[in-house]
Amino acid sequence: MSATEIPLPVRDYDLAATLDSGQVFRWQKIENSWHGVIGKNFVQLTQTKTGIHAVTTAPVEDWNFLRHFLQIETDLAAILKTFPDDEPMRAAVAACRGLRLLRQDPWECLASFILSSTKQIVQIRQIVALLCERFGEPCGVDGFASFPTPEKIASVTELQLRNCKMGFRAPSLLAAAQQIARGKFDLEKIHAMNYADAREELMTLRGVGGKIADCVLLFGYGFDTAFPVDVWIERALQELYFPRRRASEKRLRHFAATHFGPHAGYAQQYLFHNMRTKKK
DNA sequence: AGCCAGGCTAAAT
DNA sequence: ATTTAGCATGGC
Repeated sequence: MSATEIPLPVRDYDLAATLDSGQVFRWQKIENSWHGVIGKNFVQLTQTKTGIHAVTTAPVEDWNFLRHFLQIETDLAAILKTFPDDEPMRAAVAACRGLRLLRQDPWECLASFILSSTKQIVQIRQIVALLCERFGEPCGVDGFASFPTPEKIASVTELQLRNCKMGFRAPSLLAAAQQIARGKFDLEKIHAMNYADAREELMTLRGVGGKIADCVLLFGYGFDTAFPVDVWIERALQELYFPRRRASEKRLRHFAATHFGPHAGYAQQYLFHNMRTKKK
């Protein structure tokens, strides 16, 4: 029996921190709740005492798409226990109680992070918003649209993409969309690969280097060992763990892979969000 | 006005 | 093998 709302009981889930931690770029806080689009569904999420309450515009038969996106079933406490017991991690965990990793659609995640390079999060939001407004499908709520498919983006011109303020990232996005739409690149097969091969495969795409590949693997596929190293994390690792000598990117990646454990990606998100939100 | 932003690529050491 | 400019655009 379909409905337009459902309560999702869950503990230790900070919806605001999660939706505003630079994993996703088009969720909006409106009054006391968060509005966004998952696939073709407009969804309104509200934090409650017992978990998260979801409301949609269209009736929903199967809510698993939402449970999957929110990763409701994830045992956060078990993950936190695997973090290294050092001062930076303790501080980050204490400051970001209930921060979670979402599980996004791989294409939306890939496209968004191709657009993220050398952009502030506010600006990434603007670019993605323009892209969806112009090339996505309306979902019944004013100002909200689906994320445009690879086929749709492959059918527009580089200039149309540049007009979404994405600058030199436009040809990269267009090329990725074309390869996927034409069956030259298969996002599905990434699921079955190991981390190293999957990373290498994603990096064959133009405009996708190690950092963006790691974001897509972590946020879109659930490779928890993926540890995106951006300017924030690089500074954090440098200051907190290598205060004297300057460590190369290769060395930092090796440190991250060996020091933070099987859920290094989660640890990274805690460090990132803590760095970004703590006021100096 | 100049610097930097959840980087990547190709050229130059 | 490792370091460095150039790349569009906008906010501060």
